Amino acid sequence: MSTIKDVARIAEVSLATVSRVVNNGPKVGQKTREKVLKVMADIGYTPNANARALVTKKNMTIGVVLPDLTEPFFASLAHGVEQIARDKKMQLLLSTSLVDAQSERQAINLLRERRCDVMVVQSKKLTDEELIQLAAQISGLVIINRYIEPLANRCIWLDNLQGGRLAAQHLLSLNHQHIACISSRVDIDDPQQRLSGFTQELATKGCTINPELIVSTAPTLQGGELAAQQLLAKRIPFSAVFVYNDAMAIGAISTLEDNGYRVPQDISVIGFDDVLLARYARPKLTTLNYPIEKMAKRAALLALTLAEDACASTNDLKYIPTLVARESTQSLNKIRK
Amino acid sequence: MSTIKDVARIAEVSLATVSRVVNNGPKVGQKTREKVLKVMADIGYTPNANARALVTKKNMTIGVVLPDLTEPFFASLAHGVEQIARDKKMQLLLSTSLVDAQSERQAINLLRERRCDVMVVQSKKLTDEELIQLAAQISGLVIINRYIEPLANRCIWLDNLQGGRLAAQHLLSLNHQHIACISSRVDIDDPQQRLSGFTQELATKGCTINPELIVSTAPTLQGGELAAQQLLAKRIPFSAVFVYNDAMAIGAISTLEDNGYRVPQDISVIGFDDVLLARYARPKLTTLNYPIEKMAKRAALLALTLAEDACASTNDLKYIPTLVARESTQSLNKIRK
DNA sequence: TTGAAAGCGATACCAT
DNA sequence: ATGGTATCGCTTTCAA
Repeated sequence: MSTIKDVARIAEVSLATVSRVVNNGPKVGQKTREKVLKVMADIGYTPNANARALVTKKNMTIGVVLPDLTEPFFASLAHGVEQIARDKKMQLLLSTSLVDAQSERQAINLLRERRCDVMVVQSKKLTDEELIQLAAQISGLVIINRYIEPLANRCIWLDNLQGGRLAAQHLLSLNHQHIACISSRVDIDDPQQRLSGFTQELATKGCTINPELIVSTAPTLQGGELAAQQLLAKRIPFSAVFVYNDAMAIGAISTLEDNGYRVPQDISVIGFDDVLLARYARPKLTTLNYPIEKMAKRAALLALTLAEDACASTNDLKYIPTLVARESTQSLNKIRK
Repeated sequence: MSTIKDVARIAEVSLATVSRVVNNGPKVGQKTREKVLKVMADIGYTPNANARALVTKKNMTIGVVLPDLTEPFFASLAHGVEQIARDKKMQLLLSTSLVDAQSERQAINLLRERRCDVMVVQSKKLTDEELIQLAAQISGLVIINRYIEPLANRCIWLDNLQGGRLAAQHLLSLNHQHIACISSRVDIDDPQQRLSGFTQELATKGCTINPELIVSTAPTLQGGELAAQQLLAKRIPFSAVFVYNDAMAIGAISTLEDNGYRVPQDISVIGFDDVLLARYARPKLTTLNYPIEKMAKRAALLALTLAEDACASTNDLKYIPTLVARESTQSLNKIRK
């Protein structure tokens, strides 16, 4: 692969001049520029980004760490960041992490080694302390989907508690009393917060939830199927289910219908996230909109700003989910109960 | 950010020694090693991957170019490559391209600048010639989802023609005669090939397809909705639809049902790809399995091999889709016609 | 076992 | 407008 030296030699100019041409620098004669350009094209010269990064200390990539691309939710997150990257003519460096501290740590570290100065990371397992320390070293680090008080100006997060409340309000307004919950068994804050908000709100209306009717499984389509089976197996009647996310909700509906229950006539189901799929599921899923793509863009932009000026301050980094009522929930049919 | 020099100075050893420690090189005294390790930890030293890549000419990243992460199909592709990358302790450099030549060219070029020596690219718009030329320069370049004769040993692709045939066989076996097609309006080979295979197979049974009943829209959920509307608007009866991909199929089903048609009782629908969603759609989608994740892994592995030994040869790079019969298709109800 | 020094491919400052 | 050269952070002979 040819280098800048080759170009210089063949074009009979100095390294500096070639460099100027490559970077569209000023002060280059028209003729010289053309000559150099021609040589570059002739020998198929491509500047070496690594060498460039080494000296400029800018590597023009924005790093993302997330658990799994196949989850549409995370794909949207990546997509949001990607749009900003493309906009700034930067590239995406992806580091996936399982949901455990060691692998999250490693993912971030790989980005550090690459001297990626702008990064958007979703970390669920590292401690607040570790993240705070990391953030102190990497000025362009933004945390997404988590709130850490001392890092308030660098966290883009969703109010899960409020999401739970909204779900409860919706179900309550539909007269549901006997409600089940399908939660995620992944040990992170989100499921718990959604559940707290949910039960809190129920409580204000004097409604409580049977602990037997709360099951936790993997936050996937399959997990949702399994959870619904577990719920059904208990043979405790319920008229509505609040599900951790849309994928699980769709899995649950699948099982429910396979077992002869109609959604929403027999059982109402409400999800969380509002992934594209929610609109196309049958029945169309009632859910809480989690504007992850918008948040990801915001996060990327913030990281970019922070990387330039570590002290830049912003606000309104908290996003509020909104209820999207579609077909999977309906007012309780009195006849049935 | 501290460098290897800092470590050397503080640990009172030479650069070379630190380098040896960092790389777990041999011939380093036990004591020295420990001393260096301690200093590294103390000052939080992280080797600079760019500098390293510059001298070793290996940058330990595998590049991927694809159109859009939010499409589950491509997310799976990325995921497949990612698994191999993780396995080899390499990182993913993502370059998304719109579906046009210029942007595909640019995406690949960005990877080249990074001296990414292993890459898996889906390119639909660059000409065979351009790709051949590119491949000649980048030994670790593998093309996925496209077959180019002179690059036969570096193309991982699916037999779309055969997919079309299988779909036709299935519908034929269910006695369907009046069949509509929803194709993709994106100007690439795939839709055309699937359609060719489909009509060819129909022809062998003396069945032909009304050109009026072939519509093309965007290959998305929304596109599917739109296509179904267009089809319905023609008021030409049909009992089955062969759809370009699962996303469109699900969109189409959505519209069909919104208009009072039951799937599969009134109209059978068959998709293509077998994305995870297909299993959870209602009705569960009959489709053709496109083992994209497996193919992506294979592509990554092949690229890795090629990067090391440009002459390595392989075979069986062609994948064949398989029919997955689920609920969205059923035998034609004679009563209705 | 350890160190000195020559690059890797670019940029940028200082001359000219 | 152009060229010379130090430098970025690291690896890798070659000596010692």
